[in-house]
Amino acid sequence: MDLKEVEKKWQKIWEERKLHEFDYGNISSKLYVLEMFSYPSAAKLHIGHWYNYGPTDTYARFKRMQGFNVFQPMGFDAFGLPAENYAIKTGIHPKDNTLANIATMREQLKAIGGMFDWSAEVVTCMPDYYKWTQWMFLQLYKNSLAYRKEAPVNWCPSCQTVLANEQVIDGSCERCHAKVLRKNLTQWFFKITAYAEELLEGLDEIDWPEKTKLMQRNWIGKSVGGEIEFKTENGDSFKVFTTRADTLFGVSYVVLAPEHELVDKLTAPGQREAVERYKFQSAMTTEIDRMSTVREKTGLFLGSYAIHPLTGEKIPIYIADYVLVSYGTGAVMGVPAHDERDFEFAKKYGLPIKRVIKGEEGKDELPFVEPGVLVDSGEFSGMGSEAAKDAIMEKLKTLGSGQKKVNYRLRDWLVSRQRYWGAPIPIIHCPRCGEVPVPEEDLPVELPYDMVFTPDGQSPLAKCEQFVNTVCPKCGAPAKRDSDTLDTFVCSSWYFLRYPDAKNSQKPFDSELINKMLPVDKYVGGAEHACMHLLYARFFTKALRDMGYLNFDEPFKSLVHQGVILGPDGNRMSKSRGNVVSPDTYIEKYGTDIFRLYLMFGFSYIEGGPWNDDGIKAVSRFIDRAEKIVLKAFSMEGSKQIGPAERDLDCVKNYTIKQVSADLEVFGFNTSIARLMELVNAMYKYDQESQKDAEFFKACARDLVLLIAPFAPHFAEELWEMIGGPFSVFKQRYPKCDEKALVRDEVEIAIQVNGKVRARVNVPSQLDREQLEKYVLTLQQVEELAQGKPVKKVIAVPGKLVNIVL
RNA sequence: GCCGAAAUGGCGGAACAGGCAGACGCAAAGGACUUAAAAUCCUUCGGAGAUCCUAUCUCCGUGCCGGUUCAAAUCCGGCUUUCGGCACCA
Repeated sequence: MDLKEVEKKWQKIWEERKLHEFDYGNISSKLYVLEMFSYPSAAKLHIGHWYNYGPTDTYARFKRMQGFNVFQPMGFDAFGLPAENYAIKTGIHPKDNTLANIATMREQLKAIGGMFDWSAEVVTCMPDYYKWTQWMFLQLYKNSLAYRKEAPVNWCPSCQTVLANEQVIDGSCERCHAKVLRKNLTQWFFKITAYAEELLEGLDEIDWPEKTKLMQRNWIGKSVGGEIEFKTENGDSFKVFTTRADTLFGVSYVVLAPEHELVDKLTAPGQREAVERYKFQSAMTTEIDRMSTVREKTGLFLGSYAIHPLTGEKIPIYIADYVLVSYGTGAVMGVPAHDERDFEFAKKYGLPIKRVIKGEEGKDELPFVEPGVLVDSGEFSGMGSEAAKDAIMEKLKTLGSGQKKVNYRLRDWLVSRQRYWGAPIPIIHCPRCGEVPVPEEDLPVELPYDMVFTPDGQSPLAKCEQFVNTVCPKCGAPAKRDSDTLDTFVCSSWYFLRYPDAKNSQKPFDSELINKMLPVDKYVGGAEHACMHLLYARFFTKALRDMGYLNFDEPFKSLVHQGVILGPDGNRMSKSRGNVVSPDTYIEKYGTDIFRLYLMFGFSYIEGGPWNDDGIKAVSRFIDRAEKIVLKAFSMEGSKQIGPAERDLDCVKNYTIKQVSADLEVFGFNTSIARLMELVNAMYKYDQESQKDAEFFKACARDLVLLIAPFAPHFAEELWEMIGGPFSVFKQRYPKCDEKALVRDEVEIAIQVNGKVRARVNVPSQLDREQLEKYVLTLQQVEELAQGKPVKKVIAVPGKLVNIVL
């Protein structure tokens, strides 16, 4: 079969016959299968796209053949930094470049032969999409879930521009190598923390990989404790968050983040210069370095003191870069006797180490970080840690200097970008009225085309007069548009809601329809999105639900991560490493069916691994063998009584049906294909029989074509036509397993002696545990193995083994 | 550094909830067919050893060290290496 011709032929027919369009008349049997949409930073699909879309399409086709009305849309996540950087480098406009890339990728995606419903395509950089991204922003704004505050950005003092983390290499600008600073800018945030608790609890309800849920749990980072207020000598006050209020009497210093708002005020005159220097140093250190637990702790005494809220002692105030403004209150209390980090810090700066928690007898070593019994803690001495936490927080509450608090590591989501290629933020800044949302009827706020991208210290849009100058929708006075654009994660936080109603020009989506189409039944994409995209999408869903637009709580009922295909050298594929493998050469040679089949057969889907094309010929051979035996069966004549050979083949066939169906449910493509190979092998074996039953063999061959169809769609469609099947093979039902055919009279089990396999025997398959034990002990072989030693114990596992302990 | 994963023959990978390690393939070797090659088909294929030396048996073997168990690739403790993420790549 000329697979490449066959692929073209069926792609054309499928498109003409609209085989892949979703049937909106039959939503009750819908199955929403979604792959993460692609980012068109380069024109061509890479192996990663193929690995995501090919196998998932096999799953979708399998589900379709099981009778589901499958909705599998595709689109493009088209805004983002790389297109803009490319424009700065080459002068090609991001829009032109992006749209050209999309056009190429769309054709390639069609050539994969996936059953994508292109009538539902979305492209996030088009005004008919980002209009609704802006609408989303306005709804969050109206519901007090969008707000502005100051936050640090990476700032290159030489390029005069904000840098993405990716553009900072070892603390320097990737373009000019100047030292990067952190600088504060006023920026928009989404209040994802308002949903922290629900985002945490919702994880229990969804069918996601445990590791992903665990990562999200840790990312949200709930800790239960208290906020304790420390007053300073000059009457200011600040709060610290702690989970160990029981150690409060052991506090010997407090530490503020260098960026803490009170630092300047609390700095003694003699310390000012040193403090400035320290602040500058920390501004140049990355957060990852600052959080390192092995890096030597540094800090600086500010020269002023706080007052201990219970003892009234004077406590020195330090700044240290291991304290982050973005976590908790940006200040911590130092309890050297009961915290590793504080212990280290106190030893380095000669601070008192005061033990206030006693452990069991003999556990005298410091730091002692476990719970215990309080000592030297005034009225609380003698209490256990847990009780003391409560009691101390209660006491602080009556004094007005503390309260219990749940703290989350999760921070609000910074969505402002000082860049061009994104959805403009639909806010107008009026000198009189302040920040005014753009009225919904004025959306979209269109991104102007004629632009200068050269970085010079401002957002590109701020320099575009015709964009930035407008009038206040409230008072009509001259006003300025917000010149920042939205993080592209905002676009991708709701695209799955747009797909089923992608052409709606009145609303982002029709709630009634979306409530029937969602949640997504199977979402497939990379694990690298575990904490950000997947969390943001959940947040959007919950926020829209609370606004009344949706009636479900979670966007993705079930989630699968494909693994990463690495370069042949085991490293991540990258141009700079020169280890990029292009799918195109393989498709040129073998066609898309063989390529996707190999991706499924050569790797464990969830694991991925280094690229290696050793097995690609094998799947090509498998397809040839399958074709040959199917055509041979259909050219056969003759009949006979169904005998052992037929029963054997029937058993293999039904076992294959059962295993393939079960493995596909869990994306076990490699084992599914292995089972299909076994079936083909069994058919060749049957073909050796001197007497065959043609009708039986044809039925088996017909089932084989159906079984292969989701894996090699074009090939199977062609073969189906050749054996006289009606259009289309994908309108047929996937074969079902006949359990009766699987029943065998005898089953081989292993005989173990003291846990080592000594023999294999056939036993009647229907024996239960006790019967099996008795049966095996009567065997002569077993007597020989026991060599007259007394049998101490027998463990029988029906269908598997019998272990005899002597 | 922190969070999350992974490690199985020469190679890709199987092994469902602790129950026969190596399914299915690749590569390799031998053979059949052929004038020859390709293709195809058949056989062997973790390591070491023993024997009445090619379907008989023994020992070792799932990254490393230890433990639990009648039984561990699988569970527990401690390492090593590799991969994903760490909030402005998406």
